[in-house]
Amino acid sequence: MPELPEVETVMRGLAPVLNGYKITRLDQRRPDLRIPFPHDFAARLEGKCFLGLRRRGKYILAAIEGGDSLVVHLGMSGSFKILPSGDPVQTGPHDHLILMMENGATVIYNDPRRFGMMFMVATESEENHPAFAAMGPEPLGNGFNGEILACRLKNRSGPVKTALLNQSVIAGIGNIYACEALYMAGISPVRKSSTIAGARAEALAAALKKVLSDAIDSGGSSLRDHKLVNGALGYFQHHFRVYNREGEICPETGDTIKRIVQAGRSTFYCPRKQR
DNA sequence: CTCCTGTCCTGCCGGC
DNA sequence: TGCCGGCAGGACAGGA
Repeated sequence: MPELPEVETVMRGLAPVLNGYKITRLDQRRPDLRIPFPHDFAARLEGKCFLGLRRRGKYILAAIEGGDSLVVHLGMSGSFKILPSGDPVQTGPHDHLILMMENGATVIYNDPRRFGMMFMVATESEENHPAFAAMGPEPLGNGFNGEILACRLKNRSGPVKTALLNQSVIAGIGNIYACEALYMAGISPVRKSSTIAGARAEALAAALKKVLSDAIDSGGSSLRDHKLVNGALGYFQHHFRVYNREGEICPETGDTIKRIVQAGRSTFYCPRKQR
């Protein structure tokens, strides 16, 4: 499920109940998600205080008292829910991890498909972990622009859509926002990655920033699994121009939105607007 | 290297 | 109504 905007909204939701507070108890309900939970997971977290949260690509990094960071990836179907202090704690299917905080809040990680993952790294060398060492630039980061994007895309032989999904090219983009940004920039998803330069690259960089920041402002996109930590739905899915709109009419050209498959993933686009 | 396919897992939706 | 195939926001291993 979650791409950059969804991960960002989840992180922002978690921050107020985690930052500066101790974990009083961790209830781990199974040994693994996509990969095993860290060894002695509970022992390494219980009694420790969260120092700060940040996002890198589709990962949340939570610095913990004592020098470790808890790293979380939501996979396709992972979500967090916060039960405020005083609320009854009821758990259900696929609630794999339950954090009880000293402020009384309960934080539950739910993940039906278990494609999510959690691991620990030393906070001071977070960026050396393989997940981050090869990761591309943050599209919402300072200084990201068309020139940087063009540089990342120019040595690739495949289509631009596939390149945008590659986390080592650019961080945080997934299937929805790749489709939406290419539409907004008027670039065909089948266009060769290496031909994105100059004004076209500027348009794509601007479109990525716009669609991602608009989506964050909308609380992300809720297709089935994504929810805010208070259980509310994001609503950016109502702003999709092409994603999941095969057969519908492009509001700009009147043409029909097409669906194709690239690298095993659905791509939606308007053949007339996108060249 | 880079690129594609298959796989992990569960749930949901549409078609018959 | 019920069953079954296909598909889903991601990442990675393995093979070409």
